[in-house]
Amino acid sequence: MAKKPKILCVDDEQDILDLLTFNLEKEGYDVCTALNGKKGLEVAKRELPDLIILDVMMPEMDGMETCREIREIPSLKDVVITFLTARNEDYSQIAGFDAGADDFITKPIRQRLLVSKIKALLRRSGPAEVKKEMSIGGIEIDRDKYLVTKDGVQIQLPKKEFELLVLLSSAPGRVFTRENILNSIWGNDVIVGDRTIDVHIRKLREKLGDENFKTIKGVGYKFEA
Amino acid sequence: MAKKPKILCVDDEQDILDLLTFNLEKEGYDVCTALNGKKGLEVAKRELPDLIILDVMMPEMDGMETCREIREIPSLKDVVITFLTARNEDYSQIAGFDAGADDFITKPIRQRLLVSKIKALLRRSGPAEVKKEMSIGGIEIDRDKYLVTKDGVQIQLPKKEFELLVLLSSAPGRVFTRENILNSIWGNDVIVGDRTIDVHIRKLREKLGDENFKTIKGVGYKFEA
DNA sequence: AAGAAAACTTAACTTTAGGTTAACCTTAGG
DNA sequence: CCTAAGGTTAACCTAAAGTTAAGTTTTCTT
Repeated sequence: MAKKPKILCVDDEQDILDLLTFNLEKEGYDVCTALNGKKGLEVAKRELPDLIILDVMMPEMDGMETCREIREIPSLKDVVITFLTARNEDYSQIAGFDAGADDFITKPIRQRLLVSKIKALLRRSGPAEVKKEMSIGGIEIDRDKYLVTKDGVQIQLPKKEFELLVLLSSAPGRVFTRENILNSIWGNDVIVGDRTIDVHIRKLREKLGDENFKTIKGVGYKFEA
Repeated sequence: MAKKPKILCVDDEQDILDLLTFNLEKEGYDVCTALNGKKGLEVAKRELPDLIILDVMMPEMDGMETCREIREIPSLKDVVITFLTARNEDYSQIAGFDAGADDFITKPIRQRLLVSKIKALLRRSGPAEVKKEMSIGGIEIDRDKYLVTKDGVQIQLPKKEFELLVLLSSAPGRVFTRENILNSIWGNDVIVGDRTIDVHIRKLREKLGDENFKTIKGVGYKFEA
């Protein structure tokens, strides 16, 4: 199965968070929450969600401000952000789009519409991930078939190794921290030892060649041609 | 400059088309039009627009149907589609999202909101924008990738060196005192000897060129082009 | 449903890159 | 031309990553 899309909900009312969480988890999304803009920013940085739902009206740091700050963070620059507003506040919508929002959901929340919108936004957001096959430096990856080819030879990788390869190869040259990797492959709730990642990396190096998997000590790993 | 985004507007009322064309061209978009769903499909195939605005209510082939057909065409599968609806028709919105729409614009059309939405949609859909990396005097720094490039050559810096470079380059020309540096990189509680900084500076000079790292005796260091 | 096989995780140990330091050298600025 | 701040070097230390094999869990097979 494909990785569950992760959604971060930020709202100062626990009721709303519960409602969102309930509806979104029911649809199979991985949901995390935060009770204010500042915490939302923190969680976003750590979890790297695929989509963020931000309440416009929040004490301290409001949705607009939070949105602007999120857009400042390189790793979150392209995340999809949806605002939660009271209905028909066109003025806020205009300002919101300028702040970098991608869409609006109006209160009261309608469950079906919410889910439809989320689906549409996520479908749109992941063009990079939609690419099913890629080929880098003699290594071909076919995400559909769970199949990897190295110099023309097919290699059947186990799930975790494959996921790790897909993750690293999704942005060749980019360094993924151990935290990134754990969050993406194991999820934020699962806890596995640090050595686990090393072992999987080792297996990949064994099967696909040392030279493609670089260690950046104290930071993480990266994949290169 | 990047190529002008191309927008296709499909509506059976010439007035609406004129209004959209006027507003969108004013914003610098390349606009084409079609008076019904069938023609819209033809034009879409030929022009391969970046975004399509479809009126839901059209005789013969309505917006939903057109949308579905567009999604069938491989070269248009990922195009952004926005529907044009009478306000508050939630039922049509739900069906519309299922048909593959990405957003909705309600009539009557508000010029500013229209343009904001279009911008937001295109921003998201566009080919992944070039990551913001800073580039000073032949040195490029990409914080995401933990990667530095000097005159086109990639250099992988260890963590501390990278952090030091990021710090100094964050404000080129500004002098950072030793205390500044220690606080930022090591934290105020950690104590390391004075020579430690020198050594890291030395490594940076070695790898990126002496001339960029100036010593201000008795004060600190600064980074310059 | 039992047994086997494969995949995954862990623990204990080794290795190593990167970070720090100490000792000595150089230089700017008074 | 003296002195304190900074530069250089190489040795040392340590936290992080590599390795291996031994458990666990999952999944396939019969």
